[in-house]
Amino acid sequence: MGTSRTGAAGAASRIVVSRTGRLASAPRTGLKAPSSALPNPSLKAVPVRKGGALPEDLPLNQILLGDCIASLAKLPAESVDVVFADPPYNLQLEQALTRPDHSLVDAVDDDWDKFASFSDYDSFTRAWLSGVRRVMKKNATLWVIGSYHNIFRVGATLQDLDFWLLNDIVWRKANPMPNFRGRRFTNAHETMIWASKSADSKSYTFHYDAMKSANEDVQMRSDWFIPLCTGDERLKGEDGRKVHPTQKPEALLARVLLSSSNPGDVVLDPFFGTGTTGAVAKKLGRNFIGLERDPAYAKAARARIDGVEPLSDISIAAAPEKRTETRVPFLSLLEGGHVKAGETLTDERRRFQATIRADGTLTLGPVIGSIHKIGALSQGLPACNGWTFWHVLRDGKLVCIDDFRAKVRAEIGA
Amino acid sequence: MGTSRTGAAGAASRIVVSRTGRLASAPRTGLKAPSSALPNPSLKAVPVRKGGALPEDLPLNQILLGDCIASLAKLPAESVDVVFADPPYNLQLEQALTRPDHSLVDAVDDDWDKFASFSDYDSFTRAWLSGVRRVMKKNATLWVIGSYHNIFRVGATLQDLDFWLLNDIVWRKANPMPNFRGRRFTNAHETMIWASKSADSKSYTFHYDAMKSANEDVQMRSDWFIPLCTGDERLKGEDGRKVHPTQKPEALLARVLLSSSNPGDVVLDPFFGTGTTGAVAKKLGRNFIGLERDPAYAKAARARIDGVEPLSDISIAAAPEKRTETRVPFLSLLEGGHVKAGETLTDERRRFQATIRADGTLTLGPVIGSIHKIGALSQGLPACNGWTFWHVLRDGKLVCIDDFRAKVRAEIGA
DNA sequence: CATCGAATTGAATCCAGCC
DNA sequence: GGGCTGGATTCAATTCGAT
Repeated sequence: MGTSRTGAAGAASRIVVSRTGRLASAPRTGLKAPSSALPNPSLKAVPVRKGGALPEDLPLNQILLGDCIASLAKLPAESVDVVFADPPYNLQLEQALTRPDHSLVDAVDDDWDKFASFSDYDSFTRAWLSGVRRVMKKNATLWVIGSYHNIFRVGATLQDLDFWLLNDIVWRKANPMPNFRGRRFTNAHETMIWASKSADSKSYTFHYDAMKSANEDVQMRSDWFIPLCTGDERLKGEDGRKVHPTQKPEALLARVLLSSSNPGDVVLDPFFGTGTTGAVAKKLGRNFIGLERDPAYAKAARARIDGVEPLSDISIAAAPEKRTETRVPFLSLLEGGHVKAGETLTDERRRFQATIRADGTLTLGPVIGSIHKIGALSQGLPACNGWTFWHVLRDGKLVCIDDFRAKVRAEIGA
Repeated sequence: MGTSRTGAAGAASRIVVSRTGRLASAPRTGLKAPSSALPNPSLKAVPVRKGGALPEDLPLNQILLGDCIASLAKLPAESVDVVFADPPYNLQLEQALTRPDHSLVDAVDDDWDKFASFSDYDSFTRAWLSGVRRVMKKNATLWVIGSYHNIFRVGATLQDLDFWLLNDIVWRKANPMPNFRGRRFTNAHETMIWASKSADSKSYTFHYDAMKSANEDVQMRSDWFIPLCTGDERLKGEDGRKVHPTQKPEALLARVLLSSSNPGDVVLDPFFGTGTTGAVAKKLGRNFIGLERDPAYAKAARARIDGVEPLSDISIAAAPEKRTETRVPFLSLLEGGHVKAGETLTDERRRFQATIRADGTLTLGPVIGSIHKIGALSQGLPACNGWTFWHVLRDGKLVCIDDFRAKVRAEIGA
């Protein structure tokens, strides 16, 4: 490590984080580069890429410290196969938020997420996307993740820059943060846009069959159900606090890379953070290039990636989707036509009645509530399973609404 | 039907589709309007709206034929409660693109023309969204549905026009069209953006409690699983072919209107198509205004809506929201004899005590304050809901003072 | 050591009414 | 309109602590 080479001039990115996690100065002459075009020797399982040698000056499996736009400008054109980008979301936090128990939510309020205006954010987006597009090979694809705060601006900018949108993928969170004030729907997903470099990029990588086999032999859909990054996977500092506020789950990156890259490919992440992309790339035998501005993040990423052992059998990497019994809202029974608003529900012994409302609640006299609450109230009990308690009359016979739930579950394949 | 009235001048929308489905010419002087400010008499179950009369010149429960931007310009400002919009998606080059003036864009692979296409689509989007925003009441909200072809441009334009995004909702399709060529993920969802008129619109309608009750007593999430519109619900022409290519399922509209509107509200749909919004609005006791430029769609919509039977009042009556229940002073509990001055209050786990004073305040040692303030002080928290925190001993058991508040509310009929 | 319950936490544009 | 205050508001998963 440490060979300097003459390269693009520029002020940024003069520092790389070596694989030991130390910060090292590099000469002003250009990017730090590995001593050969081969992958970093610490990444034992990275196969040599088919289809041509890698450019000599590609800083493979390294983290380039500095502004990502400046770093991008110094990478060779048309040199990477896939890009995964998790840019700042431009959250607009009005004020502190507390949970119902009055504890404070540790929100993202870092400086890197602050922009003065939409216009500023758009300029920033256009700049880094342009830089990314230049280093993408002709058939490379790009993933960008975001929330409703920023993803619309990112998507529009992608289209303006002649990227070609292939899919928008919804990451449905298994365990999202609730809406504490009850003023909106629970914000339970984020959106990823998958785009090719241009409409002409017809030979982009997509492992259709692998995705299909990993999904019980049906086509992988555009909505993915994956838990948040928590537990041991979440990087924590010596103080026990999370190192990065928005670390993404490895399962998400694994599905991204397995579907749209090949072993030996070069994966670029311009907002590397604590290196989830690099860790998963190494695990799956891909090369990575990480760009990161914050030395603390970069150092944590380096240490993390050095601890990753490449998988010997990549096929096991596609973690099966979390399977829990799907929650069926009673409202779905109305939507599916199994029961009707205004209809009367009764119990097996026909002692109690309640009326179905159009919004999926029940009424019992003046009281409105869920099937469970009204079931409990009817019987004077503290709790009740409304699914098994309530019945409707069909052809003169009582049918339990749980039968309809089973039908709905069957319909949705859950 | 057929009363003309002097209104805003303008060239478009001189035709309305009467509820019999006939196309009728209307004078150049303005919009067709019903003969009174009350809802269309064919909509028997539409309750009269609380909170003020409707503007006299609002064409309730009608379909205005013509260009939606022109029609919007003639509706009175700040007159509608909710908007649902399903704008044209046709952005991809393979499909025709309509300019704001409805001339056809001859889309080709030419870069310049492609830019022009996005730009045209943006102008169109900006035009109709501006028109919609003008007719929205201060606390009205807007829903727009789209796919990755157009939703990013719509979302960015919404933000540019100072709409305030509340949620993006993912409609997960139960039975999406498979991806035949196996080159992408199955496009199994569409996206809806829910936005208020501005960041100041804090009192928008959201039936949080109803949604939660309808969803197993947990918050409704931003991902909704709803089947496509098929079967009998799908409008078919005499040739057996579908009348409209993208007819939305009524279940989707039902959840939209149930969550974000009240009975008697005015629901505007500027791209009415075959009238799903109108059909669901009528069924749920809401008023609608539909704008549609294709006479065939409008005619099919009119016939469809006329066949809709509104649901009974009991199944759609507005549910009381807990947060808007009448405020009861703690002093009323003393006055009603539910608690006594000098009595000791304690929390559920009997860790804290406070004494009730005759004026409805509590004392904790030397400190005097409200049930909330003293509750917060006891626990060392910044805030506390005294109603649910404090209990009194009755027959050896702890009773929450919130139970007494419920009794008081029942007594005063609130 | 196992088990049960309490505490913690996560990309969040998160209050309303009265004076 | 600004300021004050009453009081409404959380789901799933993991970790920690007590028994």
